[in-house]
Amino acid sequence: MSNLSVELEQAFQSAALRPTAQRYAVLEFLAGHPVHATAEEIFHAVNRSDPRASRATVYNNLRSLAKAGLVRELVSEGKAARFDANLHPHHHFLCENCGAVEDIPWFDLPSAVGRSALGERVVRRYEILFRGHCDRCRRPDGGPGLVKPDGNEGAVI
Amino acid sequence: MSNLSVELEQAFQSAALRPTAQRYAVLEFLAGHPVHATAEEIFHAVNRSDPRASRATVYNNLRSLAKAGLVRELVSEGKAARFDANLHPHHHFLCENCGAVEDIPWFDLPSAVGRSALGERVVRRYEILFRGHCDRCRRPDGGPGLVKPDGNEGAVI
DNA sequence: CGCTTAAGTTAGACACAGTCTATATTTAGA
DNA sequence: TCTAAATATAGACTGTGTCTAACTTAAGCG
Repeated sequence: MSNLSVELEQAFQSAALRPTAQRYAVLEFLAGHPVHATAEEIFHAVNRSDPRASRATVYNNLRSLAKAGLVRELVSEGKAARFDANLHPHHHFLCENCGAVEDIPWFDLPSAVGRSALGERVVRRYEILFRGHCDRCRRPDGGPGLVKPDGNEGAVI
Repeated sequence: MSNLSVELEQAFQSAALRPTAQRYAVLEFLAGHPVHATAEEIFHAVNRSDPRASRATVYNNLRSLAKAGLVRELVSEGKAARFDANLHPHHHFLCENCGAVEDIPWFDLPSAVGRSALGERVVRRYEILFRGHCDRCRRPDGGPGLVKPDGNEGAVI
């Protein structure tokens, strides 16, 4: 049995989720594809090989896996929800020009920051979404011009 | 002419957007309702009073207003997109128990933080999404117990 | 083992959010 | 006033996600 299988089964165990073939296939796909897959892509990927899963099952499993913290639903504005295996926490960057969603390595918010703004709330997790222009869109023609869409280039951080 | 009208017209002016009746109605509604309205709610609100607007127009205007920075599309995971008038920037808090979305007063990320993680990207804006339990859900029965869903209470920030 | 029961799976109908198209109207500016 | 470009419109259409009711499987127990 491969390392991955062991790892996944342990993850199920500790999350108290039954390791069904369909659920396993969903998690395995996400663990092996470090991209931000849509539910639809996952649905097709799973149904290409064996344990088949209906659309409802894929959604059910994504939800139960997300609840258990094994998978994360991406925060974004696109129409189709995207998911990734929640192995390493990270922030996200959304390119306003080409729409790409990129991972930003995790860094902590200094704990003093935001304390008072949050009041009595209990914060379990957080994530920062940056927007701007990715590496490829930074200078549209390789030229020295400014970024296209609305003209005002300038880092805010 | 009211203060608000003047303010809105100036906003259009500076954004180089034509102040059409429909566009005005959309922005006026958002400015007057500091909640996170869905496109559908805005559509209905606008069509209750005069300048009527078709569904497509509401969506078009929300997009053009968002592009101009007068309106902001909320980052979240629900199915229907939500918008607010972008008067004061703020972060968001999502209650994992009751689903409420709350505004968190704006605070800047210290500029040193994240610099290296972002590489060459040009960051225009950013927003932090916190998740956890809101004030009301913090102690389910008013009792001293822990938060329900998965048991492990504890602030991370 | 062989039951029992609760959790999970299924196909496909359904509901809803958002987009598109082709045409008509309005605005800004000359 | 006239023209070109921007914007508005109705409603059909697409894609994403949910629901239902019947069926299957996993886990615990005697």
